[in-house]
Amino acid sequence: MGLTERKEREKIELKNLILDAARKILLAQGQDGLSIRKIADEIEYSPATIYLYFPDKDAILHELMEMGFGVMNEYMKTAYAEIDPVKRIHNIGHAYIRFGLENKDWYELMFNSDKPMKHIEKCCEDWDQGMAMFAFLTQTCKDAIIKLEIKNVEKDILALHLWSSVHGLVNLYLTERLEIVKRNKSSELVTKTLDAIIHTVFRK
Amino acid sequence: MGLTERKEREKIELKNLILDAARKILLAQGQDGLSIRKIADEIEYSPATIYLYFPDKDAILHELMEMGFGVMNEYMKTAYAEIDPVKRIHNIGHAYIRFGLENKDWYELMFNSDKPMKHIEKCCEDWDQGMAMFAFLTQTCKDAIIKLEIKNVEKDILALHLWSSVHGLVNLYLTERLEIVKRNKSSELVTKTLDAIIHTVFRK
DNA sequence: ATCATTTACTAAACAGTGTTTATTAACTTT
DNA sequence: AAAGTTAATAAACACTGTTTAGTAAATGAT
Repeated sequence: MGLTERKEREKIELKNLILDAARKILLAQGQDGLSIRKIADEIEYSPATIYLYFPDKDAILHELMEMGFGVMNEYMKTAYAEIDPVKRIHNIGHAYIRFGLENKDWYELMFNSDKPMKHIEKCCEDWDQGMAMFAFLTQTCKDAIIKLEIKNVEKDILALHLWSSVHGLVNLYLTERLEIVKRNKSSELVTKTLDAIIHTVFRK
Repeated sequence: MGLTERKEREKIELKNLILDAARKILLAQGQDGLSIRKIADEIEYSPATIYLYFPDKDAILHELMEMGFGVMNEYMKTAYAEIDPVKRIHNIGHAYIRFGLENKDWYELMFNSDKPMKHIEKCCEDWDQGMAMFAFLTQTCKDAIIKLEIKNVEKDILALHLWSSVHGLVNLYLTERLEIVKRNKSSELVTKTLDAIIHTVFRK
C-alpha cells in the first residue's frame, strides 16, 4: 500500500502549500488582502481546488491563527523560563505587548477576528492554545498571590484584569486610537502604561 | 434665493436619508452586513446616487461613528453628573462597559474599526468626540489623584491604564474569547473584573 | 417660447470577493 | 481494454465598492 500512502502525503503537502501561501499573503497584505483567489494564484492552482482541502476560508484562517500562537510562543520563552511569579507576570506582559505591536496580522487573527471563531463553533474545534496561555497566566497569578500574600483577590479575576489591560493597550495602539489621542508618543506610552499597570497591581 | 435654499435643504435631507438607512442596516445586520447596495435599496435610489453625497463608504462609516458617540453620551450622563472623582471613574467605567456590551456594532465602529479612521486620515477630519471623552477621563483622573493624594502616578498614564482595561475587557467579551475561556460566566466576569480593576487602582 | 446649460439621477460596466456545480482528464482497478 | 475512481478546473452565482457615460428634467438666458 505504499502507493496510497504517497497519495496521502501529496494531499498533505498541497494542504501545507495552501497554508504557506496564505501565510505569505497574510504577512504581506494583511487579513483584508488575503483572498482565496490570491492563494490559488500563488500556488498556481484554481480557486476551486482549495475547497478540496478546506471547507471554507474560515478554516484556513483558523489554521493560520494556530500558526500565530506558534509565533507568540517564541516571544514567551523567557517568561516560561522565569521562576519568580511576579517577574514572570512582568515578562508575560512585555512579551504579549511586544508580540502584539510587532505582529498586527497574527494578533488580529488570534485575539480579535471572529472568523476563526466561527470555524470553531461550526466544526466543534477548540481554542486550546489560547486557553493554555490564559491558564499559564492564571497559574502564575495564583503563585504571585501566594508569594505576596495578597488578600481578597481571586486568581481568575486578577488574570483577566491583566489580560484585559494588555489586550486593550495593544488594540488601542494597533487601531491608531492611541496615536490620535497622543500624537507621536503612542509606542512610548504603551511601555510606560504596562509598567504602571503591573506596578499598580502588585504594589504593597 | 429661496429656491436654491430649498435645493440645499433637499440635498441635506437625502444625505440624512442615506445615513438613516445606513444606521438601520448597521443595527440590524452589523458592519459586515452594511453595503452601499443595501442602503440604495432601502432609500429606493441607485447605488451610484450615494456617491453624489459621500466620497466613499468610509465617509459613511465615519458619520455613523459620530452617531455612535451620541449614543454613548447617553450612557455617560450619570457619570457627567457625578462630582466625586473616584465615584465618577466608577461611573465612567460601568457606563463604558455597559455601552460596549449592549452596542457591539457602534462600539466596533468607534473603537476598533480602521475604516472610519482611514477617512479621518484622508479627509483631515478628526476624532474629536473620542478625544473629548478621553480628556474627560484624564481630568477626572487628575482630580482623583489630588483627592486621594496618590504619589508617583501621572494622570495620562492612569487614564490610559483605565481605558485599556475596560477596552480590553469589552473586546474580549465581544469577540467571544471570554466565553471560550470561562463558559457561561463571561458577562458576570466582566462586572466582577471591572470592580476589581477600580478597587486595585484606588486602594490605599 | 425657444434654446442652452446645469442638475439629479441611473444603467451598465469594472474589478474584485467567497463558493458551488458540471465537466474533463488522468490514474487505478478489475 | 473497460470500468471506476480521483484530482483539478472552467464557468457560473451572488455578492462587494466604485466609476463612467448617458438620460431626462429643471433652470437660466435670450
